[in-house]
Amino acid sequence: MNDCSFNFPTAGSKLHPELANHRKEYGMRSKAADKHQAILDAAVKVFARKGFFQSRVSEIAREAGVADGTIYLYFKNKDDLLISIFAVKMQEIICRFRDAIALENDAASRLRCLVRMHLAGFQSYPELAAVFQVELRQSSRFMREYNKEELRQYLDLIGEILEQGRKEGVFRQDISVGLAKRFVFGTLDELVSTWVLAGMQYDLGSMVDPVLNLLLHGMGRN
Amino acid sequence: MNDCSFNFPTAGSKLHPELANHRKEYGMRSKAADKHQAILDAAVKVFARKGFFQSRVSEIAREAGVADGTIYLYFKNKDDLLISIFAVKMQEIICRFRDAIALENDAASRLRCLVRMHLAGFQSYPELAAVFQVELRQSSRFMREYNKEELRQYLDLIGEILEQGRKEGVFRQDISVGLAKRFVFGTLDELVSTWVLAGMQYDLGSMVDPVLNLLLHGMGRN
Amino acid sequence: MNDCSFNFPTAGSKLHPELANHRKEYGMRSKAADKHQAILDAAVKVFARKGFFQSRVSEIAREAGVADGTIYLYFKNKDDLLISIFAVKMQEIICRFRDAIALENDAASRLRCLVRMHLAGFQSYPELAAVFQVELRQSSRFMREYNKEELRQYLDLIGEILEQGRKEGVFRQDISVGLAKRFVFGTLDELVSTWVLAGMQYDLGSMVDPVLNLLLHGMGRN
Amino acid sequence: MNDCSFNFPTAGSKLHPELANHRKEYGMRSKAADKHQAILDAAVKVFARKGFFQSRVSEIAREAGVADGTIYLYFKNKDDLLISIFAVKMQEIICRFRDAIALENDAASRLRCLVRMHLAGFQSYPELAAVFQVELRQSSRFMREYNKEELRQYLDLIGEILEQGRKEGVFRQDISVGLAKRFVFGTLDELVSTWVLAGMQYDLGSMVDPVLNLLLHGMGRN
DNA sequence: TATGAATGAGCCTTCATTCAT
DNA sequence: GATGAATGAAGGCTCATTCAT
Repeated sequence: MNDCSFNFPTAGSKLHPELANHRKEYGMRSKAADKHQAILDAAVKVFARKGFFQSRVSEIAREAGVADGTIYLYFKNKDDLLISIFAVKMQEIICRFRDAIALENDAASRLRCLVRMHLAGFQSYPELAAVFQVELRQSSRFMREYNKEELRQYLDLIGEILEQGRKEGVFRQDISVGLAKRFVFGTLDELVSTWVLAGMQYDLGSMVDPVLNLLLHGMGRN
Repeated sequence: MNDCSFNFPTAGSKLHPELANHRKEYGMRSKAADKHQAILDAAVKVFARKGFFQSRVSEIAREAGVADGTIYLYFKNKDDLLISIFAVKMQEIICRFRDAIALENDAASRLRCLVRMHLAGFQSYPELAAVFQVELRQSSRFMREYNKEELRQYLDLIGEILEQGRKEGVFRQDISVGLAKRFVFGTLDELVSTWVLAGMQYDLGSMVDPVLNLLLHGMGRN
Repeated sequence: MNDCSFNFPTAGSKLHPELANHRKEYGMRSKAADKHQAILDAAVKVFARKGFFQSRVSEIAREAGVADGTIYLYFKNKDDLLISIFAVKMQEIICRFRDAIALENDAASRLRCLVRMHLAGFQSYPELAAVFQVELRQSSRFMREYNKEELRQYLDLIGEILEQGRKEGVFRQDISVGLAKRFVFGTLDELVSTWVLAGMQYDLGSMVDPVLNLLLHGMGRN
Repeated sequence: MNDCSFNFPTAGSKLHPELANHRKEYGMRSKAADKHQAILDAAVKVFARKGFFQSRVSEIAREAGVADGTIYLYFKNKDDLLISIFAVKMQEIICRFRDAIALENDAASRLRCLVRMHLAGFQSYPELAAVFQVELRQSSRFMREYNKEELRQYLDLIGEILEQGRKEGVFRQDISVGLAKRFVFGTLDELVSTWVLAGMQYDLGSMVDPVLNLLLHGMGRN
């Protein structure tokens, strides 16, 4: 378990192998995929810096080193850019998390792994945190029209761990996995939101153990 | 101490007597003050509904039942409208809080009163909460140019309670009131922010006692 | 022939008795006439200072010490204000000039009197000069719709002097009064325009004799 | 010396070869330069027709055959459009004048050339005359903020001729070139202004010889 | 595929004019 | 008559999006 695996994929990082199908979906060669990635990363930076509504498409283009029009070859419009940040980054996150979790065996270790990666990931990529926790929630398009498939997948990932824990007998049998996975996610999400709103001034990583204690205590067999 | 006093002044509410000087400050008779108020309340609604950048001045005007141009008789521009929401509502809040707190005697009761009013107030006026916790923080004008005098006054109000508590011997003598008042405000502010970001789905009021416990435990003589 | 008679009626000056019919025409008592006058004088000042299009009706009202709406009790609109400056001031000018000219006997003296008053008048009321020579010529309404009855009257006044001069034998018999009066006016008008455009930096009065020489030489019997 | 060289560059005219650096300065290829030129020429027309304040940016756009927004790709704002007319047209004028003057040898011929081109140029492009002599002087932005570098260059061009004349012994040695060049320009400028204000009804060209007489007489060795 | 010049819909703001008091 | 708060039409300007090259 290396440090790298704790970070979210950022500007320079190569695409995870499992994301090959994502490329196929968009019919991209690696060069095109690079540009797709560059625009997305530029958008994260600019959105985080200025906020969605005060970000200019032309500024994102400049940041990405492409022409304004090029952005519209990869994304439908400015809204789509924001929503794609969520979709793509979440897919990458889910892949990385799945891989990392697969290296652990028991449910408790896997939960610890997920919590650690969630908090460390946002801490190491604060611009993405700002976009996820602030900008996306202000986007009426995102909140109303987008079905957040990736969020469901992430919740499922958590659910799988909880299910395993119940089977292992580590977690209480009477727990509702459907509710509990939302509880786990909600806790992590709130932690990151609070950290963002507080100006990202403290260390999120130090909260891993307390949060795990809380979660395991709440769901555990006592 | 009635429930009403726990709520923030909203659209329908009459101006507090102590706010007479506010009217004088702006040189308004009651009719102009009514319109000033109506526009401000309309702006709170629309900003909360759409967000600042997607709110149209004309929509605020329609909501307030005035012509577009009328808004500019009372506010310098759209930015000023947002900043004025903070300034005016905070002044009203501070007045109400001071009055309510004056009815209590000891510092602990007063702190309880303030905490209760802070949480209940935002809960009863969720649109104001959205503007205070989300829109204002995105306004670069607000963050950079406005000195937030009213915030200082609110912090002072908290400071006075803490000072009293130290004199009463309820709070530790070695506490820094300057820091502690920020700690108290920061805690309340974070609670409300988290509640807003979470979609205002749970009851803020239920957090009064836990928060007080936390605060009193942290500052108390043990 | 006193100096005062060389000046155009300005802010403080009382209305000429012959303007009584002007008052009647507008059905005004002296108080209303005063206000009418005050607004007109204020408009001259503001138009001269800022130019017509950059002058605000509210600024004219402030300068005149009346409410914005009051202006519309005396003038149809902003355009009418500009045109009325011309009409009213010209009427006053014509009256004063007629009176002064009546004190002279021969045509040459009368022409000298008119030239002197024309140049001295604008020099002593530079704001009116700016409005007459610059603002009015930019007003499409004035240039297209207004028939400039007062200009005709002024030309007639000049024509009468020239006619007399021809009868006296001082001016050539073969002169066309219709053309010559335009020539006289055109010369004076150009002098004042040039003076205004040059920033009113030199003395218009010093041009009385050269101009008279030119005019008399051109029209005289040699 | 053909007639064409006496005219100012107007809508249809090709850019002078020496203006290639102007294109470079703005980093424009010929197509962009064409559009820049088209907008400028349209602005001259519309400003001359309606006056600056009554001209609509959308009307200039229509006249130029471009969209409203296109204007803002080439000019900062409406004010900049007016000031650019002066800057660009003056640069072109200075180039043309320098070329034409270079074909003459002695100072007197060169001064005659300049006077002739100045008067003939404005006569052949009356819309530019209206903008130069009327609209620009009303623009507070132009009068206050713009340093009129091109005017200095034009004055310098005149100064060079006068200097040469002094060396040739045609002009008096005791003449101050610094003042005399202003005198020459002022005379020409006043002539054109008067002509514009008078409705451009007479022939400016006929004034070349009288003006030259005046200038040469005033500055000459007698 | 990539470009970036061109587009034009839309919004904030101003200010001449009106009208209830 | 006098007021000045209110009106709302109109215009300068921005910027997401398109499309000819």
